[in-house]
Amino acid sequence: MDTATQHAAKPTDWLKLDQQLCFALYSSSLAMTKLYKPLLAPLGLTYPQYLALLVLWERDGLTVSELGERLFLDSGTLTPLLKRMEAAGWLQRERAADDERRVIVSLTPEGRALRQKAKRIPLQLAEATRCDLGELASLTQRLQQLRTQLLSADDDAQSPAH
Amino acid sequence: MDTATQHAAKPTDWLKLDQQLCFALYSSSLAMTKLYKPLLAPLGLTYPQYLALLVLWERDGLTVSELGERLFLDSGTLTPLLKRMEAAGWLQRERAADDERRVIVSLTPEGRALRQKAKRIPLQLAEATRCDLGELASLTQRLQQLRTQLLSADDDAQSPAH
DNA sequence: GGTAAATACATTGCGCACAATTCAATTGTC
DNA sequence: GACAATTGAATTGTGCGCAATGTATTTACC
Repeated sequence: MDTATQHAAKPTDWLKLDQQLCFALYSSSLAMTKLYKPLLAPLGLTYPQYLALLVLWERDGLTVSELGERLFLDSGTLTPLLKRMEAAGWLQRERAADDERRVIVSLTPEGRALRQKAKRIPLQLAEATRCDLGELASLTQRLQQLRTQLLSADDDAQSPAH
Repeated sequence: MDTATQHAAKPTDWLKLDQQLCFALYSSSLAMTKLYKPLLAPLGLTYPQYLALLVLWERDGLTVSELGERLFLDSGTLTPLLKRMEAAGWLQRERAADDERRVIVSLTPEGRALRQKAKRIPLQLAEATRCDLGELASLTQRLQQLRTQLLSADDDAQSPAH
């Protein structure tokens, strides 16, 4: 009996915690964040702030919405987060001249310099997990695919086009 | 060039957001929670509250620590969550007679009855994602394995036995 | 059996996440 | 060019997650 049949065949057990993908995802994500914490603390960064920097290091001068699309977060989360990062001196928030509704987020030299200190983090983390790098890469792809399916299912729930 | 080599061979790109397992995990987990929300709202449950019930439906009368070990959450998270669930009438919190430090969490009849209303949720969700059930099951196992590795890496970080 | 250490939970404070609402700026329509 | 609709951020309120600390109870050790 393969893994699929083993799990799919028992509708009575579908409320078991350890069979839930959602819980495996949820608890792994929290465990991951916990592992990042001691690596980010010396830089004075929280984990979501680190994610925001990953985006800005790739491309600077984004609006709050563009940053939100990249991170799948909304302004209710990003606005206070970005204000804290601005207070820390890593970035600047200013209204766009051509459209004053938009807020442009740009890195300060300090924020850009932080990239060097952060450069080793992904490798440190990969080493800490003691996982095969190829394994990690393929799991990443699978999760990206799952995320796409979850988000499109959520869109369907918002506007059910039956 | 296989997936492993493709991702492992470029140390310069290791800070790219879309290569990060951590971000794939983080954003998928948030997307999953968002998908659960409309299914749990009719029951008056949040997602972490639903997880607590999954545990209690399997085995009632656990202490706060036992619940925490199962969910990988600590008392700082669980105490207020359980108080809200007690206020909602789904469970009861009482000090153990034999050891007054412990708090026993037991379901009320209402809390137990909620199981019937929740029974269809896992299937509803699996259908919404439009994923193969076997695929979901194997991804679950892989994430459980990752979680184990992340947690043990975190233990090592706490008490590095070099 | 008195005291120090350990244990179990509660509390406090901070930073997310996100729904819902508000507000200002812009666009579309006539 | 007035004005309704839309867009982009900010704000408000609630519920986590967790580190750090506090407090009561129990256990260990002499």
